[in-house]
Amino acid sequence: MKLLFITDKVKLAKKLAQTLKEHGYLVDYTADGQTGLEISAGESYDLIILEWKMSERDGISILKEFRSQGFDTPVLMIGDNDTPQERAAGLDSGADDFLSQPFAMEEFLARLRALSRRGRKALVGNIIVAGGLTLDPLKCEVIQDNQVIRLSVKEASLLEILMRNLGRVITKELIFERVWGYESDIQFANIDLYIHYLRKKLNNCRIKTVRGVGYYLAEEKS
Amino acid sequence: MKLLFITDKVKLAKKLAQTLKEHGYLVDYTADGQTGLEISAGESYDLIILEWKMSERDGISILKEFRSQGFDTPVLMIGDNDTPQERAAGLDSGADDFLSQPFAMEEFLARLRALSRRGRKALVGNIIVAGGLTLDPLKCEVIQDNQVIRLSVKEASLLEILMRNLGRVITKELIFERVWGYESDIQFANIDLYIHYLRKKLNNCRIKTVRGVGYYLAEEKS
DNA sequence: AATATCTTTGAAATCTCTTTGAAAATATTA
DNA sequence: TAATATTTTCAAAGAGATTTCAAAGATATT
Repeated sequence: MKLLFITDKVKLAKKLAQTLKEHGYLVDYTADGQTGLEISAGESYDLIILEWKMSERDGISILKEFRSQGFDTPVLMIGDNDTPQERAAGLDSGADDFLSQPFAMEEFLARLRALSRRGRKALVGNIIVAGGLTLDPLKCEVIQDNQVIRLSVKEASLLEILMRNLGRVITKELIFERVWGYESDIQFANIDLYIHYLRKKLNNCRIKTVRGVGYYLAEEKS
Repeated sequence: MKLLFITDKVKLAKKLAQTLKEHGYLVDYTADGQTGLEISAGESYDLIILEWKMSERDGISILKEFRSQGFDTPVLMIGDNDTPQERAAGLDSGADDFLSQPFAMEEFLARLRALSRRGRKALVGNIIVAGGLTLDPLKCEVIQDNQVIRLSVKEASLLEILMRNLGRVITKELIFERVWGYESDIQFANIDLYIHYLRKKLNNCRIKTVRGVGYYLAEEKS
């Protein structure tokens, strides 16, 4: 269970992150809302914990932007000295739950569990649009020029990584880890092979090679 | 937005039901947990509001039974003088949110909105219309091209999931959980078998398979 | 030119889905 | 209650797609 924690209250952050890790969560942490937004857009988290009041940029505006971009990761908002009206505003800006400080760790963890239960269902139908392609990673289908192209699971998961990191180079190590899993004892060369498959299936494909490093999906030129 | 309200606190019930109706909800109400369970199994609600402590049978045991039967309607649990530990227990028994009395109406409504955002379902009464089919899950009957086709319980419940998620892939894990139940020790391959049965019974059936992932019912192409 | 890396091709191995048949469990009817 | 259907389940063979390896050709880098 991968989790992103966005708050500028360092003390709170440390304490919670520690507890979360003890309970088996993989926790990424950032104090800056803007960065948090970018991180969450790039990688994919099962859950996001978001501070309601932050100095730089507050949680609500971050959340609104996040939701407007079509992301539906469950968000637990954390408040402090908040009024019912503020809680309502937080929820209406797209949070799935709102917990006020101080709270018992037990309740906090239970609320996370409740959110992730639902997140499992919401996992369907999250579509990625990038580089002139529209990918449904679950359906294993890309749409290019209104043409539906069917992919295999491996092909889809490889393309997903490239699309989620449009314009950025992904090392082969990372691709391997994400598509096959780091424990797999499969030939490394299969990565190149699958890149080949994708290029073959997609018309004038913009997957570029960076020799000795990895691959990336080039942005559309205007 | 159809809503079931289960509580034995008559005064609270009247007040909340009134407000909910004013905000455009269709509210059904029962004071008896057992009845509530039966109602919610028969009809299909967008949301359920459940009292945590009730004289006859408490919310937690009702909720557990409800969830164990595979129902995933979002549930908001309402408590009174509850501890964080009790709230955690409520959430862990399958509630999606927990709100303690006294609460501001504003927050209550916002939490309902947050919950209903998640589980958007398009169904009219009991009957589901999708992908050129009309299913009555209770009768175990589908209508296709004005032809009535009889199904078995398992067939109907499988088709129901596919229809409720028209165009979206459902993983085999999810199908298994919903049709046979989490704890069943039946061969996984039976899913494929039942897909086969459905395809056989339905003419030019649009159930698509996504190798290694699951199945989906494709939308009608215009 | 030599080397390393990537691309392409072909074919083997593996996995997953489909289909069929029949046994067990359950419900229905006589 | 016995006999008969229906439904559910398992098992196993067949088909088909995917994944994998291996090896040869192409291309960049030193």
